[in-house]
Formats: sequence, C-alpha cells, structure tokens
Amino acid sequence: MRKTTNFDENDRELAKLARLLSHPARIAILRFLASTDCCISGDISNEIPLSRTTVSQHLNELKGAGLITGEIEGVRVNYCLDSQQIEKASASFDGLFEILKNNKPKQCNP
Amino acid sequence: MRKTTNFDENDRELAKLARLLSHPARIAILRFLASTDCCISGDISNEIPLSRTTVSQHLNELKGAGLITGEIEGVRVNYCLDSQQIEKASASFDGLFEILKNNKPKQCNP
DNA sequence: GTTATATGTTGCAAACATACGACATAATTT
DNA sequence: AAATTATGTCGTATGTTTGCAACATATAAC
Repeated sequence: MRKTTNFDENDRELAKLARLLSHPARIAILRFLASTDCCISGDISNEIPLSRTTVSQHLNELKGAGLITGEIEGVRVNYCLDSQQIEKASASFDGLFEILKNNKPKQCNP
Repeated sequence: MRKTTNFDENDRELAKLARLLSHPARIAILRFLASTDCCISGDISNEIPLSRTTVSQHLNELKGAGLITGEIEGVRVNYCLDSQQIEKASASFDGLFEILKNNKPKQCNP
C-alpha cells in the first residue's frame, strides 16, 4: 500500500524527520533534553505524561533516527541531543521553507 | 488511547504541523505549488505518483491546516500556498530548533 | 545472594493514516 | 441534452502508530 518509494529521496528523508516531530511527546522530550544542564535518563518519564514504556519507545525512535544518543552508565542511561544531527535536521527544514517562501505571486490571486 | 491532550499547546500545534510534512507526497505538493508561476489544480495529480483520489485527500489535509488555499474557478480549482501560514509554520519550526541548538554541553559527554 | 532500582523488550488492542475504485456533482463543449 | 472534463466524496482494505501491562535484564545496595 505505502508507495513512498516513488518519491524524491530528499522529500522522503525530510518526511521521516518530520514524522519524528509529529508527536508532542517527542517534541517535549527534545525540549527537555535541551533544557537540562545534565543528561537525565528516566527522569524524562516523569516529565512526560505517558507510561515509562511508551516514553522508552519514543526515546528509541529518536535514537534510531540519530537525533539523540543514549550512553549507558551503570544502571542509568544518559540521553543527550546529538547537536550535529539537530543541526542537520534544522537545515533540512530551512531548505524546504526557503523554497516555499520564495513562491512568486500567482495569477489566481492577483 | 491517544493522549495528546496532556501536552503543551505549542508542542501539540507544532506536532500537527510536522505531521503534515511527514509524508513525501505532501512535501512534493507544497514544493510543486511553490515552483509553478500559476496555480494549477489537477495537474498536481500528474506530478505526484499516486491516484487522483489520494492526491485529493492530501490536498484536503493541507487545506484543512490552512497551508494552502483552493479557489474554485469554473470546473477547475486553483490551489495556492498561503504565504502567511507558510511563514507562521516556518517560524514555529525555527522556534523549536532555536531551543534545541542552544543546549549547553552536558556532563555526560564532556 | 536477596532486594531494590533503572531500564529495555514483547505482545496486543485501539486509533490513525494511506491508497484507491466506484460513484456523485457540476461546469463546458458539442 | 448528451458527452466530456475536472473535481470531490464514500466505502473499504490494509498498513502504521500509539499506549500500556507484563515480563526480562542488569547494576547497585543491603
């Protein structure tokens, strides 16, 4: 059914990135990681109004895409933003919006 | 099941916006609209490797969110980017990435 | 070595998204 | 008014995401 293969490689990449941001929990997680001056592991679960299991899954998706890293440290896991990947993601969105903003006035609404 | 209600209003709005960009067809549609100097209606379907029905649905989602407008003109419909909404969306993403980029170096990877 | 703590994994159900054929509508052309 | 063209809507099939409880693992504390 899903026919994403037929699309432009860049569009597909950006779509994947956008999907990561398409859930408020994942946005909240990213913001939380940016706000703490130390990388906190399970405390994320306390900040997010979802079960630990579900938060863990969201963390995994973010990690899978490379936006965050998770360093095991004894029993704990320290999650961090991957600044480079964040930068790349940011640039991708910028690239799209640059194109979208440069659309000329059209004949249909003069 | 879906518990998005418990989240920050801004995060929820941004998530909705991100969801729109989470499918390559919708990104392609937006880019196509930005690239044509006249707003074309069903020609979008020819540009997108999906059935007319499916493209119509994607157009509807984009219209529902206000990112594009669709002016009926006889038998045809002229779709256009809504520059103001695009600008707003762009600013929302910028706002998030601004926060994410300003994360200080953490103790966990010194 | 047992207990407590922190975390990850599995399996399942509900909700949501995607894709399309078939039908409906409505303006234009013939 | 019949045929054509452009578009939208409905129903339905299937795929994907979200959410959680229950179980598994593994370090640390006692």
